[in-house]
Amino acid sequence: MSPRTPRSSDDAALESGQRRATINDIARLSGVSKKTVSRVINRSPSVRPETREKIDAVIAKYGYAPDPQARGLAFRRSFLIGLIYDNPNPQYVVNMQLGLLDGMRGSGYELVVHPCDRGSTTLVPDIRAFIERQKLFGVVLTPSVSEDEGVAEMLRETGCEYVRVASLAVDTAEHMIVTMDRHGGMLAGKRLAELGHRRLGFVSGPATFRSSHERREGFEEGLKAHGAILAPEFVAEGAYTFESGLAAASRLLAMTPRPTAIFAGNDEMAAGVLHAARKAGLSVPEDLSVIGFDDFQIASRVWPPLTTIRAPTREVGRLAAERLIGSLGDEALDPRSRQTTLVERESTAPPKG
Amino acid sequence: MSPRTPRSSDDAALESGQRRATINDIARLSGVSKKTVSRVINRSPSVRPETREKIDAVIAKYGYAPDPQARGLAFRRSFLIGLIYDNPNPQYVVNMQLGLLDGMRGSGYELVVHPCDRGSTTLVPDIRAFIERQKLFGVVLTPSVSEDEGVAEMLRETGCEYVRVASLAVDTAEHMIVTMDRHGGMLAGKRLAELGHRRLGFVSGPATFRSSHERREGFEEGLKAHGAILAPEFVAEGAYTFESGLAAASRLLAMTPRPTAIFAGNDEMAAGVLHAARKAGLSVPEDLSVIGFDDFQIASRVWPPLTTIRAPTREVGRLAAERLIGSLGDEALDPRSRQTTLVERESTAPPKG
DNA sequence: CTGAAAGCGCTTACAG
DNA sequence: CTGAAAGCGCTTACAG
Repeated sequence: MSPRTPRSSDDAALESGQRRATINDIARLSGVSKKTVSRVINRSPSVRPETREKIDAVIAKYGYAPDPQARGLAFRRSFLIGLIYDNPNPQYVVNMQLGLLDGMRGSGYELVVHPCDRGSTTLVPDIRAFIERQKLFGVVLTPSVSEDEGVAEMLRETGCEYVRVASLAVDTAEHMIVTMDRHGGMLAGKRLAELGHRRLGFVSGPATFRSSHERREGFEEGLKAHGAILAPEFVAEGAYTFESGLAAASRLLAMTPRPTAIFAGNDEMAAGVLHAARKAGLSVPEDLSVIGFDDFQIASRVWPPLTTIRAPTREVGRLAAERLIGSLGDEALDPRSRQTTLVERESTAPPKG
Repeated sequence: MSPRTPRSSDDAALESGQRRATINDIARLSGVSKKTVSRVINRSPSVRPETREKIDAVIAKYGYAPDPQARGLAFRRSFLIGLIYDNPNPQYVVNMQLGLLDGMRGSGYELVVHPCDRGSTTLVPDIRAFIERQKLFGVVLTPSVSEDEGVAEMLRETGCEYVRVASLAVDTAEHMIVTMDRHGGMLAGKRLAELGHRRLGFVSGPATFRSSHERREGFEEGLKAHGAILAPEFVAEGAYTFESGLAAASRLLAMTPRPTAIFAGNDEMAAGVLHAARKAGLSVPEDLSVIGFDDFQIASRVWPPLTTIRAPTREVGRLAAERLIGSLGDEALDPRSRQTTLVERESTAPPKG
């Protein structure tokens, strides 16, 4: 064994991939100071092009990636993005996560999940502790916790970046991705009115969710444009759950005359409407048309497969992540990327007679 | 304004909660060195009880929590736990996440999600890059990526802690949480045989998922114990998806004689079996009994509501997290915490005639 | 455009 | 049982 200086032994470990390169290695191998490497990492404009190229080449050669912990310690913040949610639907949550990951890909950020309970008395301090402990770069909030002003106020105080996903602009544009729930409701109303329905029922989500109101108001707009209206007695409040949809629809279907079509605020409740119809001895779509909202898997698993409104949750997630990390361009201005669409299956038909 | 030393101005910020306490503050305010505070944080036994109490009191007073980034930098690893999954079912993913969070609560670790594609040619290097970049403390893997030996081999090389959730012990006990898929299959077989069925069909998951085989073998065991058997021609391979369940069941139901009961490898495929039955003009459960597996939401949304096997995914997630961070006691030895159970709804009945 | 010094908030290795 | 020094891998603030 010939004696070796620490440096050359270090380099051997580096070459063989035994040891990950640090900013010091890149600086030494590029013949510059680590501060200059730091400038390249952070895309500072004040680096000579030749210097930058030389450093980039060394970075590429050794597959160098800066350590997020060390960077975070110096920056006094982490490279973590939190998803704060209280939406109980698993498919919504997973689609949102996938969308956020789409938008974060290659950015060096990671996604940390944080379900919460809006009913908790410690909601705001709990979220605050999460953010401060991890020094989160930013958070994305989804309905209904995204609609909470107490949480938003705390977020502004802490200086944590945030984006709220909601069906209405409840904050300034840079903090918002607005979903098109009203538009989706309008599509449902339009379609049912076009089919000739005039006695229409609506099973709403809970009043505490802004989307419940947006979907309803859109529905009424769509009906009105085609000469139909939503009678107040044909509105039943649900809770975005299967059971609540079943109960609400049972009430509507017990009325005389009963509605010939029901728009449910989401697919879960629409599945409940199907069960209520079956219990009332009604065939769908012959005796009753049903439209849901979301186009989650359940929509095509029930019988008959549900006509529903597809909400582009994954795309919305991508936009939210891109807005948060600042990589979102003019696309946000183009509503097509957030558009809802009508998916016609077998639960809708013209009214009988 | 009287002149103040930096120290007292620091303290003012601390008292008012403007500034978070650091290990230096706690050391100074406790009259010890920061190394001793570090010992308390890390539960080193070699601290005098009185010293420990004094420091604990100061920590509590200022609500001190060590900075995970600084700690991570010094430890050369982070306090992040990765969930690496390729299971396509949203409810599985969300239940698993909730379970992991249950097991991690109060531990100071955070959950980072990382979906992956087992079919990707860069699967192993992708996961490796994720682990090394973030210096993850550990990862939890769920089926089917948890069954991948290439991934497990890489994990051992990196020295990253890991726990594999799978339906069979594919690793040593400290790296495993074994789910009781075989037992669940047995419950399904037992129940259908008890009801008197003798021509039984099975719609399997994909051969690449270990659970497909466990559920089938358990099913056969359950049948055999009650004098029934699974004929090879009544086995159709699916892919754990609704469409594959529909197609597989259509084949089984076209046979003469056809099965009087079908056990599907999961609820999604069982929903497909219900659609196939409807298209074949068969009533469930009068003409055909159906049992699913999972007891996800879909099981109670379809018509008729599905008899199924409940798998305690959230509990399994909690056990996996506790095993990973070392807080799991003897509970893992008690299969009751992972037990599957039969949930009887309306899709099962004795065979006609 | 580039760099040397100091610091982010912890732990390790060593000493006593 | 306790502590002073050095270091983890970065960035900020300052200087040139």
